[in-house]
Amino acid sequence: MLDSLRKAHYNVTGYSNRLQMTRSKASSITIRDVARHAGVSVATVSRFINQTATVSPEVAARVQATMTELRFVPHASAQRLATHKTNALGLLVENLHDYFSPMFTGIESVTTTAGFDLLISSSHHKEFPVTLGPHNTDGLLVFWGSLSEASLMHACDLHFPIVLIHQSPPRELAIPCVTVENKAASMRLVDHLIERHGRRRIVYLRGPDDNEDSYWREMGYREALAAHGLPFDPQLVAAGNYERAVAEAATCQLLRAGVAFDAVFGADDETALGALSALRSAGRRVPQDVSVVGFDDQRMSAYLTPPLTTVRAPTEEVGRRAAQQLVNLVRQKPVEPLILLPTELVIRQSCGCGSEG
Amino acid sequence: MLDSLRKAHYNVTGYSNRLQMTRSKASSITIRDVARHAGVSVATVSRFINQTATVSPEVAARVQATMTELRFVPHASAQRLATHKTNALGLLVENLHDYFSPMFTGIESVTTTAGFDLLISSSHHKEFPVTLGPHNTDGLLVFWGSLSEASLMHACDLHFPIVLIHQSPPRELAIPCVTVENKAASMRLVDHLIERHGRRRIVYLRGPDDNEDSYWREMGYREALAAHGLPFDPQLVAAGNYERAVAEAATCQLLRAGVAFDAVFGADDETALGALSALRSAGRRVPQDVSVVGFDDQRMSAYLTPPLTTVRAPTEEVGRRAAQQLVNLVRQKPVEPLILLPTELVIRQSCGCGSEG
DNA sequence: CTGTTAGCGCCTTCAT
DNA sequence: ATGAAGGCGCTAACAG
Repeated sequence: MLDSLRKAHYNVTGYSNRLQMTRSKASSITIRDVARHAGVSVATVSRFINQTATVSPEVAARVQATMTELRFVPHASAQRLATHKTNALGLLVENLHDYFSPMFTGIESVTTTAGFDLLISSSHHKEFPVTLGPHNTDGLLVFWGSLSEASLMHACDLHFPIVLIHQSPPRELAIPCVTVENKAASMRLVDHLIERHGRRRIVYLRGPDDNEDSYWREMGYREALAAHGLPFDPQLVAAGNYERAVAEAATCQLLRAGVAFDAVFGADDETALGALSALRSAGRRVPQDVSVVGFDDQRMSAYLTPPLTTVRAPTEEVGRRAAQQLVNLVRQKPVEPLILLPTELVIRQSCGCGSEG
Repeated sequence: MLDSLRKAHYNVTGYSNRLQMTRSKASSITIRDVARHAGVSVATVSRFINQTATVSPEVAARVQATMTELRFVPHASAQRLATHKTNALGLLVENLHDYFSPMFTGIESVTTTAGFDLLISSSHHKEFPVTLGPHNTDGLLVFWGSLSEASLMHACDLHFPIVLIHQSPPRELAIPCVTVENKAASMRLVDHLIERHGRRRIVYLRGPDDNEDSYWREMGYREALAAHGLPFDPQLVAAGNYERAVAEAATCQLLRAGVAFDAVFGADDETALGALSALRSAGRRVPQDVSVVGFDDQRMSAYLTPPLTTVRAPTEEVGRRAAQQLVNLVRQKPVEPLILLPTELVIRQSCGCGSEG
């Protein structure tokens, strides 16, 4: 094995000059060629391919044989043009951060199984991307914040199938949505901080203003506070946007302003990570001096210093369910208006557990 | 803002019954409609759309106006069918792990800029997926190990544009490739372990057998050993596949077998992470008892305990360059046969630096 | 500079 | 069960 690899040594001088390839000569074998070779009509071949009518066994066999012999591959664009179906699904996201990896995996697994192509597009324009519109896909998966409300309504007018991820539909638009349970888990997390670790001045580092997850996580935080008779102190809440650097800056700001606190609840793990960095730079020990917790249980969170206490959001499952919903929608099968996936507390050490015995 | 979000409360009972949407009625406004409304021929509209010939200013304005008024969107499939160009590029990977996030970002940025759609497909079949073939894309980005050699050659026969990522082409196939410099960096990394930290029994935890990166990283390791007069001990090398769990098991195995070692070089960061876990479970302190280093500098690596000493591979840049190469190929412009991106040592603390002052 | 027209590859009625 | 033929929406000669 090593031997075979060795000859692949990147010897730059080995390549004498630049490559220049000729245009792809796509095999122009059409359904007509198959029909002729098999001695049948194109209609028959088409019927066989799409199983759209019964074909006599012998003819079927003959067609199948010539198709494989000729390496025939139906021209998707021609099919799409003729049928007005694309057999493709789109996914629109704002960016391609690590966070999405599991979701991609989940989505991909069901779209592939269902026989759809998957087109992924990342953009922060919030506009309906033509490349993922009606002519190009049969439906669209929209991650929160990646599409403006106007675009959403427009899509709805066109009866274009859409399912929202981590975002509920505007107004009374009947767009299905799949997301996770935020509030109850958030409450339990803060309960834990208060009851188990005696924290009383807990900072909440928000996500983006228009993010529903962050909103409900904050509601859980507030209710936990109230349930324990702790006052809600606006000073302890800071804006953020799920970015590490921003969370770090916000934490530094709190520290500099001399605001007293003994715990930080980041709206997501990324945010918690930012807080962790800021605290460390400032010489505050985590979790001895201040507890830090997050939300999502991203892959890295278990490996942080200290391992992050957080809430596990079933991100891959969210992807699977959302994709399944969209497939159902496209196939005219009934779908759930809302799928709220359960979350689960993950106690590690950044809250203080494990270090005190 | 919170108010507007509040009404979106996930009140499951609020949705009385299941949704059932009607099939998308894609706006069937064709180029013909535009032509009629604008009082010109379809050819003129087509010319205006594709800038394929000059159109008188006034006519252009009129066409433009009616296009926006009618919300006309060209039917991509029809264009593709007529032109035999898809204006799309494919990306084939084995899986959708975190590792790819930066690469996706890099690729997406250039394909979008160049006006191509991007189709992503993950599969371990190593077969040429029809959905990314000649009829569906103008070219394909192939990540190492996701396509069999036979498929590669077949694609080559068809003159189908391909660029390989982290893998050199088989035989003398003229397929451009973009990857990173492995050997020199690996050597410097091991030099560091030996010279700065006095390590002499260094384990190398391999990647997959058919992975070139791992091969060259091992070559660098061997040369560094040789340069310092240290023997190459086969006992210190274990198989792996870039998976954390496998690396963890391999490390445990070494420990159990009583093989003495004072450092572990993981073929990638994921592998190093596995070693870290195993060592911790076994009560070996990192870096006091054993140094651990990796390769890639994945996003999480800086946040590990202790922060991982590794080699930074410019993954996003790899994506950008590969995509750019493919665009050039498709556009019949010259491309480099091989792009070898520089890597850089990233000294953190898992090697022992910083903890001893 | 503009219009007419013949396909691109496939599906799908309508006959047979 | 099978063929023949008309489109799907657009582009690209070819005329003018």
